[in-house]
Order: sequence, then structure tokens, then C-alpha cells
Amino acid sequence: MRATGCTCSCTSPALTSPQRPATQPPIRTEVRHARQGGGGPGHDPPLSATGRRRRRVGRGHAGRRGPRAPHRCLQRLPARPRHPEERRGEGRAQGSARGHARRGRAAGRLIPSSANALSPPEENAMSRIVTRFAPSPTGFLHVGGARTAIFSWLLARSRNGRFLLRIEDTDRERSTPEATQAILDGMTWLGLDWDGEIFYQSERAHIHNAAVDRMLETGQAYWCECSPEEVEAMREKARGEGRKPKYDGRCRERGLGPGPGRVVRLKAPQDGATSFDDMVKGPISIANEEMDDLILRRSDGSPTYNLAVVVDDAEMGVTHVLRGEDHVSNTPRQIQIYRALGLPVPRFGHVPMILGPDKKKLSKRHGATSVFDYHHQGILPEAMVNYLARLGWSCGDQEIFSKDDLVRLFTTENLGSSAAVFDMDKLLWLNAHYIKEAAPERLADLLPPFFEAQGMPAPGREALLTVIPHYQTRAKTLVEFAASSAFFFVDDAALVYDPAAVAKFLTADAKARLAELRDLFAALPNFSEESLDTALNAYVTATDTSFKVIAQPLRIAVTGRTQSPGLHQTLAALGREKSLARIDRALTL
RNA sequence: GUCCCCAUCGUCUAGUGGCCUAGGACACCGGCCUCUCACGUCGGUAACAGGGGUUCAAACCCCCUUGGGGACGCCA
Repeated sequence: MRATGCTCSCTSPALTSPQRPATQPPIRTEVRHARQGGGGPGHDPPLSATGRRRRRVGRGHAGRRGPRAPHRCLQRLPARPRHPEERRGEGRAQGSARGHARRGRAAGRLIPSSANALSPPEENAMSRIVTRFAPSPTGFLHVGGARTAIFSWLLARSRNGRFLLRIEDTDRERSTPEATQAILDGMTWLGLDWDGEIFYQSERAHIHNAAVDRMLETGQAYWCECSPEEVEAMREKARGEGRKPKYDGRCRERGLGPGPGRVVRLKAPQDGATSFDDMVKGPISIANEEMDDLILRRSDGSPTYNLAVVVDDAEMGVTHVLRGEDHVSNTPRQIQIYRALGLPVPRFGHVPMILGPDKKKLSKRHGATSVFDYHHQGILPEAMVNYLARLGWSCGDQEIFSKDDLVRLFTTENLGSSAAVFDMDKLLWLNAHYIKEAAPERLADLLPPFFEAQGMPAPGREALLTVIPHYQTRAKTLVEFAASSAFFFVDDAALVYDPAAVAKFLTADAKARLAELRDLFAALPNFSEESLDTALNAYVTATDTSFKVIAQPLRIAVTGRTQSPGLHQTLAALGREKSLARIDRALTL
């Protein structure tokens, strides 16, 4: 298998539609092919080639992390009060891409050309940073893509910047509208909102091609008539000689024009090196002789990926590109294209991969890879975001981060540079934490589909609300939540008794006590937790027994199982009628 | 094969030359709490891949080795 897809380190095997429980997310985002139209290719005023030179070079890791006193991530704290106010509005489109086409486009074109010219965008206090997430719609949003989306979103939101979305749907074979929808739904579920219109790469071929034409005109690109077979032969030869397999550039100076079967190649620099200061990995440099003259336009006239990405990012005004590690080797090539086009080079950051427990790249073999798999497993979105953000990023010893915390604290400085293993246990722990913290009303909104998924009608909201607090400390997922609290809501006659528990605890002696308790409960003036608690304790003292002796039999009688919330709570939540009915039934077992 | 990247407890990580007999969290083990299960709480086991340098001092800087990963498409 190979990496497919997104600009985000995904391995996005077109996942087959999972048999999803009835947890259809209530969040739907319209996929609409916004007409991007117009707008020439990157015809922005050419910027001085020197504009992009970094000042900070090769100082190793120390170089990108200045010496500072307190926890670095906490330094963002003072910034807090400013942010919420400043970044609001401006056509941030949550949900369907409607209506802000003009505004979005204008901003996209203007910002970079003025802001990027002289210093790296990061250092320029006046510049608005622009990040993007650019998935290719060949499957669901998987956790790797979700994480780079989260980081890109955080980078923008934490710096009062814009976060854009571009769908890289130029692979007609594998791109589907369903996948696009699934990705948007995934983003929405996670609460990652984007600014302005969604960009669809497939609608922008004319812009890409215009850029190629421009390079042809300026001599930065040339026509090549070598066939794929010939090129493969060159590569084979080079490989045999222990060199980097590459096209040998034989058409470079031939001055060929257009013609059938011909491609356009970049006339890349042949000596020197191309380097960049990666936001997560530090300085990276690759000798230009390692790279060949990559194809910009295929023989069928269509633009290639590396060209399209560069042109789109430049056109959209992207200043900071955060993407998967599998793109580091594309980066120098893309930088060469930026230079050939005279465009400002954005900052790049490559986030490491997510591994499975066996330390191999996370894949379906390891279980769930789509964020919706986790949704359906009853993971709360805030737990997912917290977990994913913490996977490869840290802030001192802090583990729990609300989205606001993240926005306030995030910086690329604290992004880790090595691959990380996806740890379900820790996700579960976080999820349990957020379930405890959640408002019961919210859980009541979320839970119904999880009951339905296990084949029972969703309980009434009121009944649900009385039971929910008892399970917030007991469930790690909503699936577990529904499963372990289901006995509350089933018909008394349909309650399933655990045979082993019945055999062990519902002895004749126990039944005798149950009968007494039944009468006691029937006579109780009210059936509240307090009065039950008092009555139970009084019974224990009066009959000179211990709570332990009556607890399990009673519990099994009303729940069918050995585990439940506290007895008085369980009985009260069940109500007198059901409690008595169940005890009666237990007496017959 | 070539190039690039990565390397602290089982896992996520803190660490940016002395605050390190390496800190936190998950998981695991044990105690407490207790009507069960949880929650909570207290405690414990557990790591700087190896070797050379540099330095008064190295988990941290440099080099090498080893191991892992990625890339080398008219895919994205």
C-alpha cells in the first residue's frame, strides 16, 4: 500500500462504508462546488527573489527555540485577552460554503503579496497568517489528517489568522463527493471551522496552466518529449549505478515547442542546495542535484500535483503550511517552483506520522482510523481534539486542554518531531474525563443514538436525565454508557438476569430478605434516595445483619447484574413501581 | 541503492549544558475509601539506543554506529 492522498500524511484507503450505528451526526455541511472562477494565475507582482531568504539559518534545534525562562507554551498567556475579540467575523464559514466568494478571494490574493515580501511571515507582526488544510477526498477524515487539520487550525486561530480549506480532488478516479462530505462532516464534528469559501482544486486547472505558461515564457520550464519508458530506463540505469534515479534532462536545452505526447518540465537549478527552516524539524537542506526536472504539465495537458499545490497555496495567500511528514521531500521541489514563479515561499512544517501499537504506520489493521469510527464508538469530540493535539504536541505537564486552552497555548515550537503511537487507553481516559465534565443535558442529546444502536428504543429524555449523573463516573464511552445503563430502561418483564449472578446471590435466604425489603419499600412514604438510604440502613440495624448481605441480592433483583450505581440511587432512579415489579420477578427465579 | 528525517519509562511526553539520585500523564501493581462497579485518593515498578568526542560539567552540543521511518510517479 502506499500513501495516498492528502496533503496531510494520510493513508487514506478509500474506507468502505462502515456499518454505522444510528449515530448519524446531526452536523451536515453542504458540499457545494463554489465557483472560484476568475482570478488569473499567480500573476501577483513578482516579488524580489531575495525577499524570501531566511535570516535564521542552520543553528540546529537550539536555533529555532530561543532560550526563555518559563514554560514556553505558557508565554502565550498574556495574549489571551486580545484574541477572542480580534478574530471574529470575516466570513468564517461554519458549515455550508455559501456566499463569501468575493471576499475570500480578494483577501487571499492581497495578503501574501504585501505581507510576505521581506521577512518570514512569522516575524512580521503586521501580517495575518494564513494556513490551510488540503485533504484529497478519497475516504473519510482519518486521525492523521484530523491531527494536521487541528494543528493548522490552531496555528491560524492562535495567531489571529485565517484557516482555509482546499479539496484536492484532481484525482478523478478516486475522488468522490461522498468523501468530500465525510471530510467536511468530520471537520465539523471536531469543531474545526474554516474561513471563506472552500476551494476545489479541480476547478482551478486553468490557473495552474497559466502558471505553467508563464514559466515557459520566462524560460523556467521547457517542453520534453521523452516517453515514460525512456525516463524509466534512465532511472533504472541510475539506480544500477547507485545514483539517485532521475530524469537526465536531455530535453532541457533543446528548445522544443508543444507537441503531442510532450510534457512540460521545470528547469530546476542543477547545483547548490534548496533549504528551508521547517517549523517542526528545524533546518533541512537538500542538494539540488538530488532532484530532477519534475513534470509540471502532463502530456494530456493537465497540471501535476506539485505545481497545483504551489499555485493554489500562493493564490490562496497561504503563509504557513503544516502537513504530513511524507511531504518533506516534496518541499524543496515546491520551493523551486515558488522561486521560478517569483512567489513568496511560505513557512513549512512537517508533522510526524501516527503509528499503530506495533509502531507501524497507523492503518485499518489497527482498528479505527476514521474520526467517525471514534464518533461511533462514543468518543466525545473534545476528547478527540484534546487527545490528537496532545499527540505530538505538549505544553509542560498539562494534559487536559479545552479548545480555548489550545488556541491560547498552541505554538509550533512545542510540536514534537518524532512519530507517535496512537494510544487508545489514553484517549479513553480523556473521554472518561470529558464525560464526567459534560452537562447531563448535553449527554442526553448525544446518547439516544447509542441506545438505538444496541437495538432498543431511545429512553425518554426525562428518564435519561435521572440516570445520566450516575454513569458519568462509570463510563469511558457513550457506547459503554448506553450498554451499562440500559437495564434502567428495559421493560421489567424483559430484564435479563445474569444466570451466574442469580445462582450465586439469589439464595433462599436472600429471597426471604428480599421479600421483607419489598414490603418495606412498598410502605415507604417516599422513594427518594435519602429515604431509601435511611430505610435500608434501618433495616440492616433492625435485623442485625450487614449491608453486604443484602446489597448484591437486591442489586441483582432490580438490575439483573452485579454492577450498578449505588443501591439507593439505583432504586430511586428506577422508581417504586419498577423496583417492586423487578423484586417480585426476582422472587420467582 | 540514493537522499532526507527521527531516537527519554510499555505508551504520550517534560527537559533547550549545572536546578536531573531525569518530572508529569496513560497503562500496570499495591494501600485507602466502599453495598457492587466505578470515581476519588495515597504509594510503587518503569526510560536518556550504543560508542567516541567538546566541556570543570552532557539526556541536552558535535561525530560515528545501530535501529526505525519517509521519499525517490505523466498519484495526491
